[in-house]
Amino acid sequence: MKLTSKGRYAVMALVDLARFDSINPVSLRDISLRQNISLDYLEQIFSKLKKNNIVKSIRGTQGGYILNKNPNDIKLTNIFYAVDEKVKTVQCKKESKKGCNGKATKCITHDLWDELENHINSFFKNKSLEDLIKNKKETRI
Amino acid sequence: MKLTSKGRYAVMALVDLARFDSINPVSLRDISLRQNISLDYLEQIFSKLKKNNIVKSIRGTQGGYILNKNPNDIKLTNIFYAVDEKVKTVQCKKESKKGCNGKATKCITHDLWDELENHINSFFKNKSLEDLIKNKKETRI
DNA sequence: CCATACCTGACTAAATTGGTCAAGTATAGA
DNA sequence: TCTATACTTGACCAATTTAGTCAGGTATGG
Repeated sequence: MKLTSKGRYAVMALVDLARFDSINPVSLRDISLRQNISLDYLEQIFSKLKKNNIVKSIRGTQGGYILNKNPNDIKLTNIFYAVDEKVKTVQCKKESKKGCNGKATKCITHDLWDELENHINSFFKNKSLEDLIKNKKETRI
Repeated sequence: MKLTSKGRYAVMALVDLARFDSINPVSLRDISLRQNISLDYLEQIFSKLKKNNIVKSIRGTQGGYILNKNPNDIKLTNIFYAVDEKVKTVQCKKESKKGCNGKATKCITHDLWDELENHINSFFKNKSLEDLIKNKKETRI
Protein backbone atom coordinates (compact mmCIF):
# COMPACT_ATOMS: atom_id res chain seq x y z
CA MET A 1 0.00 0.00 0.00
CA LYS A 2 1.31 3.37 -0.83
CA LEU A 3 0.27 6.89 -1.47
CA THR A 4 1.41 8.21 -4.80
CA SER A 5 3.24 11.43 -5.47
CA LYS A 6 0.26 12.99 -7.12
CA GLY A 7 -1.73 13.07 -3.91
CA ARG A 8 1.23 14.15 -1.89
CA TYR A 9 2.08 16.94 -4.29
CA ALA A 10 -1.52 18.10 -4.33
CA VAL A 11 -1.54 18.47 -0.57
CA MET A 12 1.88 20.09 -0.49
CA ALA A 13 0.91 22.57 -3.15
CA LEU A 14 -2.35 23.46 -1.48
CA VAL A 15 -0.68 23.98 1.86
CA ASP A 16 1.81 26.24 0.13
CA LEU A 17 -0.98 28.05 -1.62
CA ALA A 18 -3.00 28.48 1.54
CA ARG A 19 -0.07 30.03 3.30
CA PHE A 20 0.75 32.58 0.62
CA ASP A 21 -2.75 33.28 -0.59
CA SER A 22 -3.55 36.59 1.02
CA ILE A 23 -4.73 39.04 -1.61
CA ASN A 24 -2.81 38.05 -4.68
CA PRO A 25 -3.08 34.78 -6.53
CA VAL A 26 -0.14 32.41 -6.29
CA SER A 27 1.49 31.23 -9.49
CA LEU A 28 2.36 27.62 -10.09
CA ARG A 29 5.86 28.73 -10.90
CA ASP A 30 6.31 29.98 -7.37
CA ILE A 31 4.90 26.82 -5.86
CA SER A 32 7.07 24.79 -8.16
CA LEU A 33 10.18 26.58 -6.98
CA ARG A 34 9.32 26.58 -3.32
CA GLN A 35 8.17 22.98 -3.16
CA ASN A 36 10.47 21.54 -5.75
CA ILE A 37 7.73 20.05 -7.88
CA SER A 38 7.84 19.97 -11.67
CA LEU A 39 5.82 22.82 -13.10
CA ASP A 40 4.33 20.69 -15.84
CA TYR A 41 3.19 18.14 -13.33
CA LEU A 42 1.69 20.82 -11.11
CA GLU A 43 -0.35 22.02 -14.03
CA GLN A 44 -1.94 18.63 -14.42
CA ILE A 45 -2.72 18.50 -10.74
CA PHE A 46 -4.21 21.98 -10.57
CA SER A 47 -6.34 21.31 -13.58
CA LYS A 48 -8.03 18.60 -11.56
CA LEU A 49 -8.23 20.69 -8.42
CA LYS A 50 -9.94 23.38 -10.42
CA LYS A 51 -12.48 21.01 -11.93
CA ASN A 52 -13.38 20.02 -8.40
CA ASN A 53 -13.82 23.62 -7.30
CA ILE A 54 -11.05 23.49 -4.76
CA VAL A 55 -9.15 26.33 -6.39
CA LYS A 56 -9.93 28.91 -9.00
CA SER A 57 -7.61 30.38 -11.56
CA ILE A 58 -6.79 33.89 -12.64
CA ARG A 59 -5.10 34.20 -15.98
CA GLY A 60 -2.60 36.66 -17.27
CA THR A 61 0.32 38.43 -15.73
CA GLN A 62 0.19 38.42 -11.96
CA GLY A 63 -2.27 35.59 -12.33
CA GLY A 64 -2.25 32.33 -10.49
CA TYR A 65 -4.50 30.28 -8.28
CA ILE A 66 -6.44 31.04 -5.15
CA LEU A 67 -8.45 28.79 -2.88
CA ASN A 68 -12.09 28.54 -3.78
CA LYS A 69 -13.23 27.61 -0.28
CA ASN A 70 -12.38 28.22 3.31
CA PRO A 71 -9.35 26.12 4.28
CA ASN A 72 -11.48 24.59 6.98
CA ASP A 73 -13.89 23.24 4.38
CA ILE A 74 -11.21 21.57 2.31
CA LYS A 75 -10.67 18.12 3.73
CA LEU A 76 -7.98 15.71 2.62
CA THR A 77 -10.79 13.57 1.27
CA ASN A 78 -11.71 16.28 -1.19
CA ILE A 79 -8.16 16.75 -2.35
CA PHE A 80 -7.49 13.08 -2.90
CA TYR A 81 -10.77 12.59 -4.64
CA ALA A 82 -9.96 15.47 -6.96
CA VAL A 83 -6.64 14.05 -8.09
CA ASP A 84 -7.98 10.50 -8.45
CA GLU A 85 -6.06 9.23 -5.48
CA LYS A 86 -8.20 6.41 -4.33
CA VAL A 87 -8.15 4.52 -1.09
CA LYS A 88 -9.09 1.29 -2.70
CA THR A 89 -7.78 -1.36 -0.44
CA VAL A 90 -8.99 -4.11 -2.69
CA GLN A 91 -10.67 -4.82 -6.00
CA CYS A 92 -13.64 -6.37 -4.25
CA LYS A 93 -15.50 -3.17 -4.94
CA LYS A 94 -16.02 -3.72 -8.62
CA GLU A 95 -19.66 -3.94 -9.50
CA SER A 96 -19.23 -7.21 -11.29
CA LYS A 97 -21.77 -9.95 -11.13
CA LYS A 98 -19.21 -12.18 -9.55
CA GLY A 99 -17.79 -11.82 -6.07
CA CYS A 100 -14.25 -10.69 -5.50
CA ASN A 101 -12.80 -14.18 -5.70
CA GLY A 102 -14.41 -15.00 -9.01
CA LYS A 103 -17.06 -16.99 -7.22
CA ALA A 104 -20.56 -16.06 -6.24
CA THR A 105 -19.71 -15.15 -2.68
CA LYS A 106 -17.73 -12.38 -1.09
CA CYS A 107 -14.09 -13.19 -0.56
CA ILE A 108 -13.19 -14.49 2.84
CA THR A 109 -11.60 -11.26 4.00
CA HIS A 110 -13.96 -8.85 2.32
CA ASP A 111 -15.24 -7.29 5.51
CA LEU A 112 -11.73 -6.68 6.71
CA TRP A 113 -10.89 -4.45 3.77
CA ASP A 114 -14.09 -2.57 4.21
CA GLU A 115 -13.19 -1.91 7.78
CA LEU A 116 -9.69 -0.80 6.84
CA GLU A 117 -11.01 1.53 4.20
CA ASN A 118 -13.30 3.17 6.70
CA HIS A 119 -10.49 3.50 9.15
CA ILE A 120 -8.31 5.32 6.65
CA ASN A 121 -11.06 7.46 5.25
CA SER A 122 -12.05 8.69 8.65
CA PHE A 123 -8.57 10.14 8.95
CA PHE A 124 -8.93 11.95 5.65
CA LYS A 125 -12.39 13.23 6.39
CA ASN A 126 -11.38 14.78 9.65
CA LYS A 127 -8.24 16.51 8.48
CA SER A 128 -8.63 19.87 6.79
CA LEU A 129 -6.24 22.22 5.07
CA GLU A 130 -6.79 24.57 7.99
CA ASP A 131 -5.37 21.95 10.34
CA LEU A 132 -2.27 21.70 8.21
CA ILE A 133 -1.46 25.39 8.00
CA LYS A 134 -2.23 25.78 11.68
CA ASN A 135 0.52 23.31 12.43
CA LYS A 136 2.81 25.06 10.04
CA LYS A 137 2.36 28.38 11.68
CA GLU A 138 3.49 26.86 14.90
CA THR A 139 6.66 25.23 13.65
CA ARG A 140 7.38 28.26 11.52
CA ILE A 141 9.51 26.78 8.78
CA MET B 1 -3.14 4.52 -2.29
CA LYS B 2 -3.86 0.91 -2.69
CA LEU B 3 -3.19 -2.42 -1.17
CA THR B 4 -1.69 -4.89 -3.58
CA SER B 5 -2.90 -8.37 -4.29
CA LYS B 6 0.06 -9.96 -2.66
CA GLY B 7 -0.90 -8.71 0.77
CA ARG B 8 -4.53 -9.50 0.20
CA TYR B 9 -3.75 -13.02 -0.95
CA ALA B 10 -1.46 -13.59 1.99
CA VAL B 11 -4.22 -12.71 4.41
CA MET B 12 -6.83 -14.70 2.53
CA ALA B 13 -4.61 -17.74 2.40
CA LEU B 14 -3.75 -17.55 6.07
CA VAL B 15 -7.37 -17.20 7.07
CA ASP B 16 -8.14 -20.23 4.94
CA LEU B 17 -5.23 -22.09 6.47
CA ALA B 18 -6.23 -21.17 10.00
CA ARG B 19 -9.71 -22.47 9.47
CA PHE B 20 -8.69 -25.85 8.06
CA ASP B 21 -5.55 -26.36 10.07
CA SER B 22 -6.62 -28.83 12.72
CA ILE B 23 -4.28 -31.80 12.73
CA ASN B 24 -3.22 -32.19 9.14
CA PRO B 25 -1.23 -29.68 7.16
CA VAL B 26 -3.05 -27.82 4.43
CA SER B 27 -1.68 -27.99 0.90
CA LEU B 28 -1.32 -24.92 -1.24
CA ARG B 29 -3.27 -26.74 -3.91
CA ASP B 30 -6.33 -26.82 -1.68
CA ILE B 31 -5.98 -23.17 -0.76
CA SER B 32 -5.48 -22.33 -4.39
CA LEU B 33 -8.70 -24.08 -5.34
CA ARG B 34 -10.77 -22.73 -2.49
CA GLN B 35 -9.57 -19.16 -2.72
CA ASN B 36 -9.04 -19.00 -6.43
CA ILE B 37 -5.43 -17.90 -6.24
CA SER B 38 -2.74 -19.08 -8.65
CA LEU B 39 -0.76 -21.93 -7.13
CA ASP B 40 2.53 -20.59 -8.44
CA TYR B 41 1.84 -17.24 -6.90
CA LEU B 42 0.86 -18.82 -3.60
CA GLU B 43 4.19 -20.60 -3.50
CA GLN B 44 6.03 -17.32 -3.72
CA ILE B 45 3.92 -15.88 -0.96
CA PHE B 46 4.30 -18.86 1.36
CA SER B 47 8.01 -18.90 0.85
CA LYS B 48 8.07 -15.46 2.43
CA LEU B 49 5.65 -16.36 5.18
CA LYS B 50 7.86 -19.28 6.06
CA LYS B 51 11.01 -17.18 6.18
CA ASN B 52 9.21 -14.97 8.66
CA ASN B 53 8.19 -17.93 10.84
CA ILE B 54 4.51 -17.39 10.35
CA VAL B 55 3.99 -20.84 8.90
CA LYS B 56 6.03 -23.98 8.70
CA SER B 57 6.08 -26.53 5.95
CA ILE B 58 5.83 -30.28 5.82
CA ARG B 59 7.11 -31.86 2.66
CA GLY B 60 6.10 -34.99 0.86
CA THR B 61 2.76 -36.62 0.27
CA GLN B 62 0.06 -35.35 2.60
CA GLY B 63 2.36 -32.43 3.27
CA GLY B 64 1.43 -28.80 3.34
CA TYR B 65 1.65 -25.83 5.66
CA ILE B 66 0.58 -25.23 9.22
CA LEU B 67 0.63 -22.11 11.34
CA ASN B 68 3.77 -21.64 13.35
CA LYS B 69 2.14 -19.47 16.00
CA ASN B 70 -1.10 -18.99 17.80
CA PRO B 71 -3.55 -17.14 15.52
CA ASN B 72 -3.83 -14.53 18.20
CA ASP B 73 -0.13 -13.77 17.91
CA ILE B 74 -0.21 -13.28 14.17
CA LYS B 75 -1.08 -9.68 13.53
CA LEU B 76 -1.75 -8.16 10.13
CA THR B 77 1.44 -6.19 10.63
CA ASN B 78 3.44 -9.40 10.68
CA ILE B 79 1.80 -10.73 7.56
CA PHE B 80 2.28 -7.57 5.54
CA TYR B 81 5.82 -7.20 6.69
CA ALA B 82 6.53 -10.77 5.61
CA VAL B 83 5.31 -10.27 2.07
CA ASP B 84 6.96 -6.87 1.68
CA GLU B 85 3.69 -5.02 1.70
CA LYS B 86 4.72 -1.66 3.00
CA VAL B 87 2.63 1.13 4.35
CA LYS B 88 4.90 3.77 3.01
CA THR B 89 2.78 6.81 2.61
CA VAL B 90 5.63 8.83 1.27
CA GLN B 91 9.26 8.64 0.26
CA CYS B 92 10.21 11.11 2.97
CA LYS B 93 11.55 8.16 4.92
CA LYS B 94 14.65 7.59 2.87
CA GLU B 95 17.78 8.06 4.90
CA SER B 96 19.23 10.48 2.44
CA LYS B 97 21.19 13.49 3.48
CA LYS B 98 18.61 15.70 1.87
CA GLY B 99 15.09 16.27 3.08
CA CYS B 100 12.14 14.85 1.21
CA ASN B 101 11.82 17.84 -1.06
CA GLY B 102 15.42 17.78 -2.18
CA LYS B 103 16.18 20.61 0.18
CA ALA B 104 17.71 20.57 3.61
CA THR B 105 14.41 20.76 5.44
CA LYS B 106 11.54 18.38 5.89
CA CYS B 107 8.80 18.78 3.33
CA ILE B 108 5.93 20.96 4.35
CA THR B 109 3.55 18.07 4.95
CA HIS B 110 6.02 15.62 6.39
CA ASP B 111 4.36 15.34 9.79
CA LEU B 112 1.03 14.66 8.17
CA TRP B 113 2.25 11.50 6.46
CA ASP B 114 3.86 10.36 9.63
CA GLU B 115 0.58 10.75 11.40
CA LEU B 116 -1.26 8.91 8.65
CA GLU B 117 1.20 6.08 8.72
CA ASN B 118 0.73 5.66 12.43
CA HIS B 119 -3.00 5.73 12.02
CA ILE B 120 -2.94 2.91 9.49
CA ASN B 121 -0.35 0.85 11.29
CA SER B 122 -2.32 0.94 14.50
CA PHE B 123 -5.09 -0.83 12.64
CA PHE B 124 -2.74 -3.53 11.44
CA LYS B 125 -1.11 -3.98 14.79
CA ASN B 126 -4.37 -4.51 16.57
CA LYS B 127 -5.91 -6.96 14.16
CA SER B 128 -4.92 -10.60 14.49
CA LEU B 129 -5.66 -13.71 12.48
CA GLU B 130 -7.73 -14.86 15.41
CA ASP B 131 -10.00 -11.85 14.99
CA LEU B 132 -10.54 -12.76 11.38
CA ILE B 133 -11.47 -16.38 11.85
CA LYS B 134 -13.66 -15.46 14.77
CA ASN B 135 -15.71 -13.33 12.46
CA LYS B 136 -15.78 -16.10 9.92
CA LYS B 137 -17.14 -18.61 12.32
CA GLU B 138 -20.00 -16.28 13.02
CA THR B 139 -21.02 -15.62 9.44
CA ARG B 140 -20.42 -19.25 8.59
CA ILE B 141 -19.61 -19.10 4.92
C1' DC C 1 9.98 -45.78 -6.84
C1' DC C 2 6.56 -42.58 -7.71
C1' DA C 3 3.03 -39.31 -6.79
C1' DT C 4 2.48 -35.46 -4.13
C1' DA C 5 3.71 -31.18 -2.61
C1' DC C 6 7.18 -28.02 -1.26
C1' DC C 7 11.10 -25.00 -3.25
C1' DT C 8 13.64 -21.73 -6.22
C1' DG C 9 14.72 -18.61 -9.68
C1' DA C 10 14.10 -16.67 -14.10
C1' DC C 11 11.07 -14.49 -16.99
C1' DT C 12 7.25 -11.37 -18.77
C1' DA C 13 2.94 -8.75 -20.26
C1' DA C 14 0.29 -5.16 -18.69
C1' DA C 15 -0.57 -1.33 -15.92
C1' DT C 16 0.87 2.59 -13.33
C1' DT C 17 3.74 6.39 -12.19
C1' DG C 18 5.94 10.49 -12.63
C1' DG C 19 6.85 12.97 -15.30
C1' DT C 20 8.23 15.82 -20.27
C1' DC C 21 7.02 18.26 -24.50
C1' DA C 22 4.49 21.07 -27.53
C1' DA C 23 1.18 24.18 -28.70
C1' DG C 24 -1.91 26.78 -27.49
C1' DT C 25 -5.28 30.96 -24.90
C1' DA C 26 -6.19 34.87 -21.79
C1' DT C 27 -4.87 39.09 -19.68
C1' DA C 28 -2.29 42.81 -17.16
C1' DG C 29 0.82 46.26 -17.72
C1' DA C 30 4.12 49.07 -20.55
C1' DT D 1 -1.22 47.52 -29.22
C1' DC D 2 2.36 44.52 -27.92
C1' DT D 3 4.41 41.29 -25.01
C1' DA D 4 5.59 38.73 -21.07
C1' DT D 5 3.37 36.02 -17.83
C1' DA D 6 0.75 32.32 -16.52
C1' DC D 7 -3.05 29.28 -17.13
C1' DT D 8 -4.83 25.20 -20.45
C1' DT D 9 -4.85 20.99 -22.95
C1' DG D 10 -3.41 16.85 -24.77
C1' DA D 11 -0.05 13.72 -26.45
C1' DC D 12 3.76 11.15 -25.33
C1' DC D 13 7.26 8.31 -22.78
C1' DA D 14 10.81 5.78 -19.75
C1' DA D 15 11.08 3.38 -15.67
C1' DT D 16 9.06 0.74 -12.24
C1' DT D 17 5.81 -2.32 -10.23
C1' DT D 18 2.47 -5.87 -10.33
C1' DA D 19 0.67 -10.15 -10.82
C1' DG D 20 1.54 -13.48 -12.29
C1' DT D 21 3.72 -17.87 -15.52
C1' DC D 22 7.17 -21.35 -16.49
C1' DA D 23 10.57 -24.62 -15.75
C1' DG D 24 12.95 -26.85 -13.33
C1' DG D 25 14.25 -28.79 -9.12
C1' DT D 26 14.07 -31.57 -3.89
C1' DA D 27 11.96 -34.16 -0.02
C1' DT D 28 9.04 -37.84 1.66
C1' DG D 29 5.15 -41.01 2.69
C1' DG D 30 3.19 -45.06 1.02
